[in-house]
Amino acid sequence: MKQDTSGSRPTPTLEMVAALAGVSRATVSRVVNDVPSVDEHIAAKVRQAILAVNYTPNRAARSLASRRPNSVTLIVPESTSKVFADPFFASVVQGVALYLGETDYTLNMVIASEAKPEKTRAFLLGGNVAGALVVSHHVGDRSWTHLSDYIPMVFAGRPLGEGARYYVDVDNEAAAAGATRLLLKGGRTNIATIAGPQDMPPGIDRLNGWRSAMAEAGLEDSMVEYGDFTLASGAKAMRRLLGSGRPVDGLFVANDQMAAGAYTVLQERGLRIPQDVAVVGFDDDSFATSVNPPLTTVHHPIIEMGKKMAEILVDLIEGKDTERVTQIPTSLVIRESV
Amino acid sequence: MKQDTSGSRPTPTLEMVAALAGVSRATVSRVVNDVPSVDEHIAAKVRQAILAVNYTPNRAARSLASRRPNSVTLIVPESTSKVFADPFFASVVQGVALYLGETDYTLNMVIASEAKPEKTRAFLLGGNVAGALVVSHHVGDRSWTHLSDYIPMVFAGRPLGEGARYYVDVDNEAAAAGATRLLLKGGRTNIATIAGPQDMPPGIDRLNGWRSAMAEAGLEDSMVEYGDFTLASGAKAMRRLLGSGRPVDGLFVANDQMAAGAYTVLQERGLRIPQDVAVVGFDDDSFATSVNPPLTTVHHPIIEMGKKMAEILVDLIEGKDTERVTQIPTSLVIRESV
DNA sequence: AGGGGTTGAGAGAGCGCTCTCTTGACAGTG
DNA sequence: CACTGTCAAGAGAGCGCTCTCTCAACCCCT
Repeated sequence: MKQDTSGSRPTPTLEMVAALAGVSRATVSRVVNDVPSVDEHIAAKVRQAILAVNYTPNRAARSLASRRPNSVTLIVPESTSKVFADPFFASVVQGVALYLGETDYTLNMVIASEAKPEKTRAFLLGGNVAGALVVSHHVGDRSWTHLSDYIPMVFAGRPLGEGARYYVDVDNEAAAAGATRLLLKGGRTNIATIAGPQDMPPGIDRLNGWRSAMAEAGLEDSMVEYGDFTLASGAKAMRRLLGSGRPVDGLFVANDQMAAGAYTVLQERGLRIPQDVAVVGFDDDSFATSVNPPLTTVHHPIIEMGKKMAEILVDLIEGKDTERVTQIPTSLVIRESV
Repeated sequence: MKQDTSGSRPTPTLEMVAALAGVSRATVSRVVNDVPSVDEHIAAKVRQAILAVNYTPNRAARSLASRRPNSVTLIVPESTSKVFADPFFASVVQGVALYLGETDYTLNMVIASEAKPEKTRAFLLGGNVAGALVVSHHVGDRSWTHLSDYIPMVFAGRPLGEGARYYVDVDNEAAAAGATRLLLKGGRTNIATIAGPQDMPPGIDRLNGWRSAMAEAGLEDSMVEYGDFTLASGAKAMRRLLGSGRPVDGLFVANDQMAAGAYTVLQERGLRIPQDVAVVGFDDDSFATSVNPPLTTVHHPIIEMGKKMAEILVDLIEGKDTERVTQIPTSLVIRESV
């Protein structure tokens, strides 16, 4: 009978719903949580009351009472955040958010400060979070792997070394081999590669994929130059490749951004793509289509990765056992550079 | 004296700290929350106990007891999330996360499904969240503005129409005028512009800025073509501009991506940048440096925007009054295209 | 010395839920 | 018809905190 004319309407609680429906709090709780053992007639009355007062469960109370956190944290190491303006990150987040949106977990994000890592650790270990996802570029980064011992964690990309218990990744090696085979199938025989940094798993694996496809075809795998995944480094690597004097008619580049760099050099030397040199990239990011001719590349299903990461994490939290390693399938996107 | 040999160590609570320090729970709470009226001697003892048991406050309990949510939500409308692989988004998030990391608020993210908007509404209005941030591309989007009546909200970018109470943005108009003046100062007199969509505030404002600088210089403002902020649309607009037959020696483009498109057309016509036509872009994104010659552009401080949004939101939550509109200063980055 | 004021710490009542335990209703059994 | 078994709903004790109130101790002033 309280009217509360004092401005801010009181937030509806379980109690109010219970009162309105003429049942106990426990019953309302059962209805809200879909416990089957509730008489359908009563449940209907409760649901109606919920609608009537516009009830939304209080997450804090729920989490407190159930002794179960209802949020999941996405950790971005600070060093990664510096190269943050990266579509990769945005897409992973998107995938994660999409998946979690269907669950009862809430997604929160922290940038893990390198200056005070204990802060993040305390947050994660303080029982406030059901599990964590790590998106790191600097994959050598072991700082987080050992937390797997305490809370469920899933990593984006194969971490260097052991450490991580669960991660999802694309099969970089197989995809790179596939890309190289496409070049081979086009009749190219002088196939070079611009590889990524060899201290990062994608850099390593993509190079290995190229090598294995070359070996398969009985070709030499010596035309390798390295970049650091930036456009400028791709251009430089291309210059070195061309500078060696050896003929090149095919090129596999470990990411699209470096491929765009290679394009500029190729074109400034008057080499036509794909007539003179065919090129295949990796990632299928915005560079692939903004370049001319549009780049044939390996589609990296980043959103799917994010979804899968979230899915695995939730499984882990809920005690289902899952595969430690999940490989997302890639596909070749054929455009005009090959 | 409980030993709890049962595996999972019991999470330390306020109570345990209090017992160890020989004080009441209330006192520990005061120490944790930096309430000044605690004897320094006692406070020290408490802090020591906190360290000893490795105590971290339980956020759910805290939020429940204080009747104050401790998280802030970043809303990304689903339509926006589709163009999510956008450095803009990542940078805003970065800024927001950096700022919030220094506060007691936790950042959570939702992708607002267009199919069931009530879900997001319920989440926001259910008292689970202290405030919200909206990052939307489709700025006409009124779906969220009216929630400002119920919880603190801050928007990224000037929304179309009234609606939003608080937003932070760059002064697009002034910045565009400044960019145009740079062209003018360089002695260019036939200055064209490639404008953005006229149903988006940045598109409108940047065009207006160009117009006002032109007017200021007593020049005609008729060489305008429109794009939709994509590279391809920039190229098309450039083609139309050139196709008109009117001489062009300066060009202001409403974003860097379209400028990159314009570059390709300019260069394919054999026009030299900047000798034949000087160009200035807007945003200072990765296109600005990946293009040749490097693009002179307006630096859009996106991370700062994110930080500022978070700052304003926190102020709002805590009842401090703030300016409704915050303009972040921009600067011109002089490179080689002018 | 006694009254008022200040200051620092404890007591204890919740915050809105969940979940175990208990109760009550009813059906099935010998 | 008493007895057990089953199932649905209620009672009530917390979850880990915050915060108002109360109280004790001490200071200053007249």
